[in-house]
Amino acid sequence: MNNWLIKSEPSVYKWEDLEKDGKVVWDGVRNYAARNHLRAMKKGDLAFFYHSNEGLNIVGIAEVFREHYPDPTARDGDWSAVDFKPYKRLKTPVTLAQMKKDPGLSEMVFIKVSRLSVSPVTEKEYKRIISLSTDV
DNA sequence: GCCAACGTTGGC
DNA sequence: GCCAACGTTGGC
Repeated sequence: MNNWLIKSEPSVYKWEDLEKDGKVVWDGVRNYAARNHLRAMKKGDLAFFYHSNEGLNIVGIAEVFREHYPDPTARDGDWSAVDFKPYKRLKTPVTLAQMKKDPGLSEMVFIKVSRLSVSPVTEKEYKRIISLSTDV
């Protein structure tokens, strides 16, 4: 199983919306690197759900329950969508500031390439973030 | 195929 | 609101 991090602006779609809806279609990604990460996701993979612009923290973990398929919102081009459902809310959100100053997370793709909307998370980074959230 | 110009994202 | 980082576009 692989781990991931997906970003969303709370004003557009936030973690609470996912909890309420029970699932979400992750479409509209128009970046090749992010798209390739979506395509690498397998059912059951877990993805940190990060709030950008507001919050600036990871608030929960989403689970892939439908692997990639053609993005229904794509008018042209070769794009993909993935469906997520809520897996678990973090007891304590993990902030960007915490992650930035953590030596164990300095190599994280999310930290190094902050604009990427979908990025891979290593097993070590995953565990470290879980421990920061005190939600073991 | 290079690279300058431009647009977008997102933290600060 | 500013700006750094990055992707995309288009002229040559």
